[in-house]
Amino acid sequence: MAAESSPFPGRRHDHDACISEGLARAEEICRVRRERLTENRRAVLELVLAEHQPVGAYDILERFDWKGRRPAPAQIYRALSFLETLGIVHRIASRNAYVACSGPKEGHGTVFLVCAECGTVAEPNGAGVGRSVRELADVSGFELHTHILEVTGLCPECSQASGV
Amino acid sequence: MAAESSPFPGRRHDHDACISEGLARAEEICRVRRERLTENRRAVLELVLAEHQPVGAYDILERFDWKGRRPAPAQIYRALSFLETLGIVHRIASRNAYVACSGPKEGHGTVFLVCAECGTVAEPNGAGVGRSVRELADVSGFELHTHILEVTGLCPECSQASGV
DNA sequence: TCGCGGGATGATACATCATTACGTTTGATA
DNA sequence: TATCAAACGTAATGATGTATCATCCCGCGA
Repeated sequence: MAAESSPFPGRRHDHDACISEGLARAEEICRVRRERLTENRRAVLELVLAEHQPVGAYDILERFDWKGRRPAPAQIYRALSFLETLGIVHRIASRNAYVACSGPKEGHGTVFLVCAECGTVAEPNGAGVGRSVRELADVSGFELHTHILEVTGLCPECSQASGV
Repeated sequence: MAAESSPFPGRRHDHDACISEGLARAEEICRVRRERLTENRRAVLELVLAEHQPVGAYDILERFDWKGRRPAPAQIYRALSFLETLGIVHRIASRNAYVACSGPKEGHGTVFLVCAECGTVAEPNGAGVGRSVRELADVSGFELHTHILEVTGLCPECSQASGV
């Protein structure tokens, strides 16, 4: 079993640690970039970190109960796009949803494995894909800026559960 | 100049040929699959084929003037999803828009080079990327179903125009 | 400490993209 | 030609994302 190298979070990993690590990373990045991790942005980040599934902006909106008030969509989107520029949240275009970047590891790139069954998203090391993309762009005379690869299928757990 | 191997349509390629080839392909696929290329579906396909840029469903809706009547969104979306199942139209999730599949070539895969400047979309041969994706999925214990790679950057023409 | 300036917020309205529902029409085929 | 499923026409609604603008808050220099 390739459990060791799987980018998927285990069934019972230390999820509190995921959250606190994510927040710590955000704080660190903000410190370095001299940006402000405001209450609003922090709250949105926490809600995104709370899941390993992609969450929609309006899901966040519903869960967001900040001192009784209810924020407007724009507030969520503002925080999300800020967090995207920090690189700690990514948008899954095919699902109109957002996930927290799973780790600070180098070269993790923008590759998402999305489980069609449970919705869990993993970010494997995308170095190999990155090379292929650069080659492809090169051959095509294309000046590469960014790329996002969204892979759909079954995560290890759901794959086992569904037969085999 | 990698003009020969570039998947981008030249500045003055035979665009009428693009359209008629696209229609011919659709007819052929329908014949084989015993599906109907109805007037509605054909009209939508023509409008998608008319551009090498991704077009939004509502763009199509506006351009669609079918005997004076104006179709509702559902009609466009129905046709689009039918054409997607045929594999001759693809959705560019990052833009909420649709492009005609550029050709019947084998192994063209689901890789899109999207020009950030002019919006032109090319589908290069994605065999290399496909291999990388399979490897990645394998290592991650992920049961691969489909993948879509959207690459953003500058097409050869816009790249030349913008400096260098 | 005061005041200034720019970024972030709160709130309303609006724009854009996509689906559901349901009755009617059409076309293949027995 | 009778039948049935697929496709259509239409209206309504849901889901997602932006624009605008007045106000607030924080860092910073006088």
